[in-house]
Amino acid sequence: LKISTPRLYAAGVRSYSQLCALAKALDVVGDRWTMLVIRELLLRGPSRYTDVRDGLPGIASNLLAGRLRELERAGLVARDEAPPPVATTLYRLTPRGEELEAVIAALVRWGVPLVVDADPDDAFRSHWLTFPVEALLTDRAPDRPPVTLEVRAGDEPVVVETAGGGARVRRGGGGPPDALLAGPPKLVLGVLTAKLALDDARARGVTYEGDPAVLRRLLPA
Amino acid sequence: LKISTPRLYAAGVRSYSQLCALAKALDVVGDRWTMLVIRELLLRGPSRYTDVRDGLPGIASNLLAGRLRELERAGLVARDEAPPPVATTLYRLTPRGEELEAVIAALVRWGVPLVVDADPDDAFRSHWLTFPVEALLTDRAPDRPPVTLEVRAGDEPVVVETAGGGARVRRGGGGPPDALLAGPPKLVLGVLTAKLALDDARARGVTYEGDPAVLRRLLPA
DNA sequence: CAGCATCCGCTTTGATACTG
DNA sequence: CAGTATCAAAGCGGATGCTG
Repeated sequence: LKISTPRLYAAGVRSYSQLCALAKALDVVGDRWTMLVIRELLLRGPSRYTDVRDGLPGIASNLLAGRLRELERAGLVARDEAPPPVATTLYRLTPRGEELEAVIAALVRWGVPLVVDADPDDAFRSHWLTFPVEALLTDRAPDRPPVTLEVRAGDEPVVVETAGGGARVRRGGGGPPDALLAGPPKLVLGVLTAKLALDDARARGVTYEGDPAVLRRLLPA
Repeated sequence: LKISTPRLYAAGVRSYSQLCALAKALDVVGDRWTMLVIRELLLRGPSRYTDVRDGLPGIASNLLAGRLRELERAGLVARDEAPPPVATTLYRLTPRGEELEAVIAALVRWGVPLVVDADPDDAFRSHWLTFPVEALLTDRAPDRPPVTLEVRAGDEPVVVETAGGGARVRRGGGGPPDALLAGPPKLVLGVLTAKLALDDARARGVTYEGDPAVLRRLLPA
């Protein structure tokens, strides 16, 4: 006779039950969709439920609600109730949740080669460009005046701008940019991650207009 | 009428179908147990099936076999058939698989605070000490002769030694060490990650013998 | 014994419908 | 808008059985 101890947890919490920092981390953020929920909150800042959901095409609504609840219990997410005029709930990362940015950065760097042969009709949101751009692009002429590159791919235009020796991504296209990159998301991503030469991308439907030096300045040699 | 496209994959491959480097990375290494399989192969080097399984207490054998197959298909793991004298299969990481070390290091750093309040009878293998020790410990006197600290916790003794300004972990305890740290895994881990003061650990069952300067040299201020 | 494959009960996920 | 409810399908955990 062997007494089995399936280790009962408070509610739906499945653990590796290993005394290892990696296993403990994965106990908290290793479930399906969890890391992508963190991604959205990192990229968007405090967000309403519906906006988070829009950034996670494919997630089931009940699952998102569940994940947000678990992340709140784990201390990675907090919910702020806005006062009556707005009357909505905002989800945001706690400092402990924001510390996952280093983990996501490492995963993004590792994952960049995989986007090249992705299915072309995968879902895409243009703010997803932020991580690869800020991780991979550097300003090769940081002493010259800053430049802006408008990127049109996916749901809304974004602007890549040189800043502090690197690159930043922000929403919308207010003023006229120094250059414009537009086309199918997968190809635009290929260009910005230097996995696809601009000429090849052009031949497959990407357009680049404006100062040619802008892209050269941002991409690695 | 809406044509649903549940995106058919070759076999059991579930994808987020998002054009995002993070999502693509998680498509490959985001499944349950996958990252821990990588951990074992990183820590042990080329290993037999049974040894990998021993480093993954709690995994179902069929699941391990499945994960190894998927990782092989994804190009992260290779299997070497040893010639007749040994007549066994060795699993090892490919270079692409080894690149996940940066991801694991980031997850370990994030997860270290979680081991402090872990269940004391979680499973433990002493080689799991490697990641936290090498990520967190530094040699505060790199110009002095190297020192060794034997750690006895879990299944087999390991030796922490100063090397190149940091610390390394290796198996077994050949020569006599400069100091010896022994006790319940959770408390020993607490001491080595500087989350638990040595005096507190001693009061709870940890023993430390030998040169007191060894531990002080390794732990951050 | 190493290296899996099969079977089965349970849990998690996915898709969609519904409600305050 | 912000979720909950429902239910089928897939995945997981545990045990056991098979093969060289």
